[in-house]
Amino acid sequence: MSELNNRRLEIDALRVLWAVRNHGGITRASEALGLSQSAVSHKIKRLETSLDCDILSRKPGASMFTAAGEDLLDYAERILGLHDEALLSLTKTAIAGRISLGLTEDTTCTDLARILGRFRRLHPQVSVRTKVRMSLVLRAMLERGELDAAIVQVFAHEVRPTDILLFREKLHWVRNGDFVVPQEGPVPFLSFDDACFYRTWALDIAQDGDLLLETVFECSSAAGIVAAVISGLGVALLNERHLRPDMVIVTRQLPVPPDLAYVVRRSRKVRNPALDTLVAEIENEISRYGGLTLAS
Amino acid sequence: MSELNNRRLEIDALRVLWAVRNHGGITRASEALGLSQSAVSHKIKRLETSLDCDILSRKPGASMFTAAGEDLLDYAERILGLHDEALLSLTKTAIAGRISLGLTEDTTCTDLARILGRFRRLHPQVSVRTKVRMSLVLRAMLERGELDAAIVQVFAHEVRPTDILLFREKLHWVRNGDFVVPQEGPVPFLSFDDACFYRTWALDIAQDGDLLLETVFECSSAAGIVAAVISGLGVALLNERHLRPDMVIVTRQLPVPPDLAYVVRRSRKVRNPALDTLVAEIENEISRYGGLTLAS
DNA sequence: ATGACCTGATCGAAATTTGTCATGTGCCGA
DNA sequence: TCGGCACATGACAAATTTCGATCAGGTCAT
Repeated sequence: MSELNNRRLEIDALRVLWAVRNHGGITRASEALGLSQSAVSHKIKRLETSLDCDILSRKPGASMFTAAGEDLLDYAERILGLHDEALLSLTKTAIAGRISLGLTEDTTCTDLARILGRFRRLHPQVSVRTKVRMSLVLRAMLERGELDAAIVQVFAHEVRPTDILLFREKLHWVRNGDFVVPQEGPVPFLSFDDACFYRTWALDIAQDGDLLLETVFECSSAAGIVAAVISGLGVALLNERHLRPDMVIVTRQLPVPPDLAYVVRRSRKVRNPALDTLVAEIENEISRYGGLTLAS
Repeated sequence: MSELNNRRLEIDALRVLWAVRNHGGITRASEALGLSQSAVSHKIKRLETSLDCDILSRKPGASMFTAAGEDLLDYAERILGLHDEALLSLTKTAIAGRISLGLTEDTTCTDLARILGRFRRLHPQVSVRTKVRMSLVLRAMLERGELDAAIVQVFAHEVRPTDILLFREKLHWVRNGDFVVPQEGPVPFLSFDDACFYRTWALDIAQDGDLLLETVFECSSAAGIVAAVISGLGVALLNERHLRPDMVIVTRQLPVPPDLAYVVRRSRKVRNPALDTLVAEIENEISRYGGLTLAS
């Protein structure tokens, strides 16, 4: 009965495909989706059989997807977007209100952007005001009640029970391949800002240990730090996504940095039904995909 | 395991939903889809259960769909459109060429329009030139090789083996509720045009029988005929889709008109790979939905 | 080279989903 | 009130999907 003619795509299969790309591999995707590895492998296999064409290239070194696969992914993304929006629209209860939301630079180009865009479309009566600041600043604004909620970075061990975990990421000391960390004397440190909590951690640790860090560069955007590292100005604390092939991770001489977590943290303010909905949509997305992905 | 939370739509279910609307009922949809009535009923039921909301209203008199159902249909249409396009794009082989296509007025606002639009998108290298004419004119153009193919109306008994049947439709004599068909003397006839084959049939039949038709109104567009009928100018031959509640179907005194068929008819010209592809896509659509639907 | 190790493919068995047949129910027109 | 029609429902069979276990192929550090 599985005629070649009877070709159809299933939402599930497309979602799997999408997860495979975004998590980079079948095994990882299966974990995120809460399925066994073989189930995911089978699903893709079936998809390939029913379409009578290869989707994953299985060639080491090459891109994981074939041209047809990339093509299909493109459609998958659009179809899934519509699908999820359709689901949400069914449960929508005309909400109105105002949300003041904080974001970090890093989260502006993740799935969050997609979710926010969809939220606006589904709930035009809600005005969403967004501010992009550094995590420490956002936390302070939350405390002062200037924001209803914010997506901030915190150290993994600082996640509160009320936080909603979006994803984790590793933090690394990095340097240029040519740059040599001085055995003695101060280590040149490239820092985001006064308000960067990486830096706070680094300086604290340095004091405890027998390490001297000298902040030789400050820039509040990641692009600047990346450039400074590549130029060999010193060492910096960067999260995984900013690593470049020409950067080297420093493991000796410097203390191991803690893991990072991206969380949605709400202010302690009174009820905000619009925010409740937005947060619910985010949680929904997380449970569906087993966390959000960094790459948009 | 079938949690309420695990909400997802399946392409199949959406397609069923769509068929239910376009064929006007579960039983009809099941025939078109080649499934049993209970299968369709079950599918919709499952969809409702998994979404935890009603989709069909089941109230006699009211619209078949609930508000949520209408909402969902809207998304279904978009999702299915993307889905089908994705499938086609996987098999596409960059084709180029030129197609000269004829359409009747009636087919411009059916699924054909959607298919043509998609075809243009998928094959930008193919130039599609479309002419809208009356069926008889199109047939003549086909004969003369001025068109590569045309979607024309023919009487059901005139369908050729090489034609691709899109859908059938009934033809009726209609009049205004107030208008009385004269027992004797000529019957005032509202005709499309000289080139209208309804009219040719009517006049032929009239000659054979003992009936006199007098063409009192001519207009090449359906809207004009409809208006003339409503104004009580006479009787006309109209296909089902143009019937209006205030029109009366005349069954006595006039001969029963034959059924109509809409077909794709190709010219006898040489190979045209672009046209082959377009025709294949149309056939594909037909087999998937069990014929095309009239309403866009 | 070798062995630990990771990723994905494959197989049989179990669980779940989906479709069919047979039958029940409610509504409408004669 | 009786068929007839359109849909709902239940039981069951068929198909699909998933899982656990195992296997094959590759990478990497020694």
